Amino acid sequence: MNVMNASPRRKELTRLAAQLFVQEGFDRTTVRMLAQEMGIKSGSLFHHFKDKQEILAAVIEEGTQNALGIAKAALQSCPGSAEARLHAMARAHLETLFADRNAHVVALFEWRRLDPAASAHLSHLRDAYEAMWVEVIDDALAAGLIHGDRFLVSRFILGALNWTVRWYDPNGPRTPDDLADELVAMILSR
Amino acid sequence: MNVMNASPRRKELTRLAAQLFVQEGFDRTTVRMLAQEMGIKSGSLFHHFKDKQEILAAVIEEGTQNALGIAKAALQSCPGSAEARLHAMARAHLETLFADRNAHVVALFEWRRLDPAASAHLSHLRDAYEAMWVEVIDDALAAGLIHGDRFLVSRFILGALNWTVRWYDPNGPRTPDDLADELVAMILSR
DNA sequence: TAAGTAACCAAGCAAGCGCTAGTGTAAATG
DNA sequence: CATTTACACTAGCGCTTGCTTGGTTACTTA
Repeated sequence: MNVMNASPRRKELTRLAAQLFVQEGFDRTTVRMLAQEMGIKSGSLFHHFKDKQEILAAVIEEGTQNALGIAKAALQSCPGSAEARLHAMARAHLETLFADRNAHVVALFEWRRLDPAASAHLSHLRDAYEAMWVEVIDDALAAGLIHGDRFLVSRFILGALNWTVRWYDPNGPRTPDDLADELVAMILSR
Repeated sequence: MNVMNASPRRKELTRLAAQLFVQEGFDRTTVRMLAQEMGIKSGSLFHHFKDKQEILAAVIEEGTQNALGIAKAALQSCPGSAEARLHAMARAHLETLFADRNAHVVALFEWRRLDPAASAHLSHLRDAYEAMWVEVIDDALAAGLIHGDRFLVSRFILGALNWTVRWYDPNGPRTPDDLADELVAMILSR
């Protein structure tokens, strides 16, 4: 049954599943649709995944791991300035959001479909990611770059960033970096 | 069958449906669950609504109409200052978001489940609401209260506001007005 | 070349789905 | 008093759902 296995085949199937979950939503995506998209029959799906839930968990896990990796890299290769770090985090967030858009849209909007066990496991990953944000925002507050309540400020920023998946057009004139710069400019106290 | 009818009974059923749609999601909410919550049998449901789709449309329409009404009232009873109007819109948005939370969560996260006909009809309502926002933000830009691209600024603000339904706790220490004030303070150029 | 394994398929089961048909009943209406 | 209307019921049809079963094929390894 290949449980907890990270074979290349399974990775590819996870990618295809993410795409369908975004198009149709998790609940409306049937195992038959998934199988057809993968070029196999519905029964064969359960050789790679224990059940439909596990496919969802695999999609979300991959997206969140990527986000963590990119954010860490962005902060490490970054000069100490609080403003530069804020910029870097915003850019990294949008970079992973659109490089890996399908997985992130699923993570943002289908999280509640996870069963409690998977949700508990993945919450740790997500919390680790958000902790990086809070740290950067604390530094920006301490440096006087922005003002306000640290909790509210971080929620507002993440909200504005996450909501971009609802309207941003990658084929339009603006790059994700443009968005990040404009958002940071909007919240900096001048 | 009572189509296009705004009886008090139907209003109450719509309210109950909104609650279930938030709890379970539209797709996972079965007509049998809806009926049980309403204290009737599943067959009786179709006396009030043509089909399940129509229940979703009724929920979203009610929420959007409320939002429009509250926003209009807020702007009318408002001094001419661009800053005051920006404040008023942010407060009105959060007021309706949490006064009528279930309907708005459904509108925000289950919109795509609408069939094309209902979606087209409701899009007009939503566009009218967003047009009010754009107007207020244009005034704020013209007055030099905020800076940046009018399109991006309005998207970021609405994103930050809408995302509050994901984390705001109405039983916590902060009121919706607190959130509105803090957000406006964050984006004002000082 | 024999054994093992990963990947797949055909067939279908049990449960649940949205929705319909036909009926009963109490209150409002002519 | 006769009729209509609003609201509810029972029963179930036709279909789809996630998932299982039992077996086959192709490739790798000893």
